[in-house]
Amino acid sequence: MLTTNFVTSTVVAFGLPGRQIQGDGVTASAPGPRGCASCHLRGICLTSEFVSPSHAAFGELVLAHRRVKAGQAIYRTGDSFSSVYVLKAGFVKTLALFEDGREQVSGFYMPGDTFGVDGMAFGQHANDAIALDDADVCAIPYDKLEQLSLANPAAQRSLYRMFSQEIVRRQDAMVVMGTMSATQRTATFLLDLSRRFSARGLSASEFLLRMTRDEIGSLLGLKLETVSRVFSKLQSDGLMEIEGKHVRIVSIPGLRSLITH
Amino acid sequence: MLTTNFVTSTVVAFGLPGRQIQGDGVTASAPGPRGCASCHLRGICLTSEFVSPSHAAFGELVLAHRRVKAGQAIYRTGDSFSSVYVLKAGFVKTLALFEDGREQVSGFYMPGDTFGVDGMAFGQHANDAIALDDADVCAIPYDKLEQLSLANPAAQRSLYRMFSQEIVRRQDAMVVMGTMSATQRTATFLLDLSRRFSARGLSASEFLLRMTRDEIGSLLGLKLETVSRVFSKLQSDGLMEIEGKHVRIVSIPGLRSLITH
DNA sequence: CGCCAACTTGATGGCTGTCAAGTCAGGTGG
DNA sequence: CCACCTGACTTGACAGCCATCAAGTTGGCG
Repeated sequence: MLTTNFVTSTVVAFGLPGRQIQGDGVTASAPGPRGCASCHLRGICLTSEFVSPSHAAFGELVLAHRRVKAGQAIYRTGDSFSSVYVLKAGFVKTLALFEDGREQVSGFYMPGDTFGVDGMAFGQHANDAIALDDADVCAIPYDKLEQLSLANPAAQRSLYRMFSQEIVRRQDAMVVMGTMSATQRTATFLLDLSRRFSARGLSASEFLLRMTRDEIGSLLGLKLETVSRVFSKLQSDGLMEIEGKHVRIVSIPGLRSLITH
Repeated sequence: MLTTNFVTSTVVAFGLPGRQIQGDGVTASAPGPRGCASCHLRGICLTSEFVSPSHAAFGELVLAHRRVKAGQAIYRTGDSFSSVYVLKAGFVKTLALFEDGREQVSGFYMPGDTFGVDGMAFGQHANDAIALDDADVCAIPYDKLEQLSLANPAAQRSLYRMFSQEIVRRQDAMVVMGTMSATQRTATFLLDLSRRFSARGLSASEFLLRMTRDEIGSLLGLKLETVSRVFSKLQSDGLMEIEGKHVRIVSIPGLRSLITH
């Protein structure tokens, strides 16, 4: 989280769909023409790296869009691995499961993020992926990916980057949980969200949390009450304002100094 | 750690070199002929997957063996990435570093293990790799690897497995730190070591720790005093015997039940 | 022999988990 | 339209686990 800086060179603005008003569970993104050429995520999505600049390959990668309602799974632990997913709209959490029933949030993903690469290991997923919002995901079939990367060293390197991002993401989480206090973990989490929103052309200081206190706590190795208390404390210290899911960071440097100290 | 089970199908026994009696810092492994064909790790090492069964490629992958003295670095964070390493003898720890000076052990590696793949992400390593023992490592140049995997889909899949192992390893560490007590973390650590020794044809119940209490604590998000106390407690409970670095697990099921409970 | 790193063990305090009560918003059904 | 219910959240009281500080032991090495 502190050491990573992905995709900051290709900042693209995109609309952030709100939680759907009960209904058919379909997100607000226009269906549009098939393929990636017209996608508003072009430049952020990994397919940009795979096909650019040979436009021939555009739209051939993504065979299936899937609309997923809030709470539904895109895949579950043990499901056979067939695709990598790019989030087009909505938010997703991944859950790590242990045999004894233990579970923990292992990541939150926002539009433009890739998830599901954990499954390449043994042909089956090592996580659950659950939609937090009604979400829209692009499935990139593994065999297509393999095929492309066999023919194209640059594509292969992009694939490696996806892997390494996941390695670094989890490694950072290790350090956060292993060495930081509750306040520091929470500040790190907020700054990570801030950076990622900012990289997408959205406000770095004001945003909506799409996940519950419980889910945040799970990611950080804290209980939901502790997360709530830290939020309250940060507010009374004048570093942020929080009301339900709505966050406004008053002082990013202030949060940073909490961590470094 | 609980969900992973690597290389258990290809168990190969090999000698475990002890800490060298002060000297030139060269491990006891016989120099032998160049190449992988005569290596005692054949079957465990990832090169087995890359070349088998076409023996032609044997020995072409590994260009450099490096002997590393205890405490020395094989690579450091930020070093440009050029190779993946297979540990031939000795033990290695990897360290995750944050900009603010924070550091944490992110893994321990034993003979046959691969490390260094984190560097593929951005062309530079995201860890320090430090030898705990005098160690002997095989460097596998990245361009060779890339070349091989472009020509050979099976090799490419092996490469993906290496990545995913690192993802899963860190994810498991997250869950351990996020949900387990000090006793449970320590028991998990011991069982993980036990399983890995066992997969190499060594005793699952009796082995030497190559790392300090401080290093174990760092991996688990605990202080060294806590690790020491847990060891003492497990001993007084009759689950293990420990004297310095020497460990004898009396009851593997007993340790397991501590975690599940 | 002496030094130092690694380790053990004790005493104490603080952070965070646990338990509990209460508020609030949203959704459902009468 | 309102009552009710449920899930999410906040806040308080308290306890327990683990970090911290400290002192002493051991073993390896110069």
